[in-house]
Amino acid sequence: MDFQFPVEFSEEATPEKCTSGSRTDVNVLDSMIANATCSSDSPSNPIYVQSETIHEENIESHHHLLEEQKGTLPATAIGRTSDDGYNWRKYGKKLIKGSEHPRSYYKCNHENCLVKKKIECAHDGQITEIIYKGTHNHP
DNA sequence: AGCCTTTGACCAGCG
DNA sequence: TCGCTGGTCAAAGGC
Repeated sequence: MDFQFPVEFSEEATPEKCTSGSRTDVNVLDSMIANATCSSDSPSNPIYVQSETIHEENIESHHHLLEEQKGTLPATAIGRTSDDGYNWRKYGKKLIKGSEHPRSYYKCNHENCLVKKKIECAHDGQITEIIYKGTHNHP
């Protein structure tokens, strides 16, 4: 890995947080830190972050992500019919200050679905972070 | 022909 | 009030 978390992060990201932090989004930041740190031992795996409210079905899709994160998903598989089974359209790209990777912005292609996601991608195509916003109103 | 990606410009929030 | 930054728009080009 070519980045490190500050000491405070490492101290906070205890195994308990790893297991409990992903349950709800009450502590989004905590789970962000926990998820990021927990997956830090496998650099090829993306870091999935769920923002805003997580509903039942969203938790399911979150599980999907986590399952894919475990092994079968190639990190380079970013496409219109993306890793999570939804159709996404890219609408922007930005270089975020402090981050060495550009961030891409995607909207769900389904009509009346306002879900968006942000993906940070490394030079070699590896996903370093995914942030979801909103809830899909379709399967 | 239609949809998607790219990319520079624009906008809004914040310090 | 101003500058910086993240997020979005929209035109252009490609597939």
